[in-house]
Amino acid sequence: MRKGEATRIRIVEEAARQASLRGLAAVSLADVAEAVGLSKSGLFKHFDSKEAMELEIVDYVTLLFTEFVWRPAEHLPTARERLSRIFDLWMDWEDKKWAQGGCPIMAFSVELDDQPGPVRDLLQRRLQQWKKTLLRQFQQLREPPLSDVEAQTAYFQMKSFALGHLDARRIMGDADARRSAQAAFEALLDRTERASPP
Amino acid sequence: MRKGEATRIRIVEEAARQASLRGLAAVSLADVAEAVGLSKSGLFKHFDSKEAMELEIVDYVTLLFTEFVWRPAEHLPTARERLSRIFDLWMDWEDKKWAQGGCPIMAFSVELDDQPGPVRDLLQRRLQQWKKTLLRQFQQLREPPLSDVEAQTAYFQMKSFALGHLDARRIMGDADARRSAQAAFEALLDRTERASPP
DNA sequence: TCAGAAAGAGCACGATCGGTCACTTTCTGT
DNA sequence: ACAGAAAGTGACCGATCGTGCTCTTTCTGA
Repeated sequence: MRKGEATRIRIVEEAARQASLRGLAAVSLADVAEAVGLSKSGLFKHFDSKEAMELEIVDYVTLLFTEFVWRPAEHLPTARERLSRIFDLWMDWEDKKWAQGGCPIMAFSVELDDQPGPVRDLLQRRLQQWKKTLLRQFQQLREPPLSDVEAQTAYFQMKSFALGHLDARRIMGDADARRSAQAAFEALLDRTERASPP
Repeated sequence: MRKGEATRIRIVEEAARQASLRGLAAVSLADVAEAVGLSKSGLFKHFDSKEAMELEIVDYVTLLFTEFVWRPAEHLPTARERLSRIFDLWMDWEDKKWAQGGCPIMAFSVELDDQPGPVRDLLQRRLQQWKKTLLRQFQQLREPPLSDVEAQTAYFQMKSFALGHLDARRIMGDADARRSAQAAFEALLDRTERASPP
C-alpha cells in the first residue's frame, strides 16, 4: 500500500500540471499515463473515473495554494505584514510556481463556473475558505476592526488585483504587471488602514 | 452568395455561444451543425477548418464587445462620463449579454494564454486595441493630461475590477459583486481625477 | 431562362477519448 | 517464506473528434 500512494501523488502532480496548461476537461488520461510511466489502464487502479481524478486535482492544487501563500505569512506579527506577504506570495504563485501554464485555480474557476457538479462544488468551497481567511485579515488591519462591508470592499479589490496581474502578465505580455499590481495593492492597504471608522 | 453569408453568421453566433459555455477548443462541430440545422460537412463550405472558425469567433466576439461597450459611450462629452458609462456597459456585457456562459473574452484569454497560434494572436491584438482606447480616455480625465504611468495604473485597476466582478459574480456567486465593482471603480476615478500633476 | 457556382447532404476515414476486463507482476504483512 | 492483496499490463470497446470525398440541391447573375 506504500508504493501505490507514491505513484498516486505522481499522477496527481502530473495531471495538475497538464490541467494548468489545457484545462481540467482537456487533460488526457493517455498523456498523464505516459508522462508518469504507466499504462492507461494502470491509472484506474488509483482513480475510479476521470471525475474522481479531477476532484483530486482541485483538492491538491487548492491545498498547495494555501501552503504556498498562507502558511509562510500566517505567523507574521501584524495584519499589514501578513497581507503584504500574502499578496507577494500570491504573485509568486502566479508567475513563478505556475510560470508555464498559468494559475490553475483561475483557469478552473473560468472553466467550471457554469458546469455544475462535485468538482465545481469543491472548488467553490475552497475559494470560500480562502475568502474567509482574507476577510479576517482585513478586519484586523485597523483598530477598531473593519466592518464587514469595509472588509468585503478590500477583499474584492485584492482579488481583483491578483486577477489583473495574471491577465496583464499572461495574455497582454505586460512586463510591468507585477509592479502595477503591487503598487495598487499597497495603495489599497494604505487607504483601508487610514479610512476613519464610522 | 447572399444566402451563404446569412448562414455563416448564424454559425458564428451559435459557435460563439457554445464557446462561451465550454471554451473554444471544446466547441463541437457536430453540435454547432445540429444547432443551426446543417450537416457537419455542410459547415466546411463556410470554414476551411476548426481553427478558421475559431478565428471568426474571436473576431466576432471582440467586435461585438466594442459595439456593446464602446459605441454608446464614445460620444459622451467628458472623459469621466465616458469611462463611467464604459464600465457600466462592461458590467452589463458580463452579466446580461453573456449571462449563461460568462464573458467569452475572459474565457478565451485564460484558455489561449499559453497556446501560441493565430487565434491567440488575434485575441491579443484586439485586447491591445481596447487597452489603447481606455488609456486614451484616462489621459483625458484631467488637465494637464495624465502621464503614461498614471494612465497605465488606472487602466490596470479598471480591468482588474472588471475581472474581479466576473470572478465574484460567477464563481463565488456573490450577489453584491456589481455594487462592489462599481464602487471600486468610481473611487478609482475620484482618486485619478484628484491626483495632483507632477 | 439556364448554366455555372454556391450551398449542403451523406458517408466514411483515422485518431483519440474515457473506460472495462482478464491476466501477470510486484509488493507487503504475518 | 509465502499467501493474498495491491499494482500494473495489454487488448479491446463504443463513442466522438475533425476532416475529406462524392454527389445532389438550390441559388443567382448574365
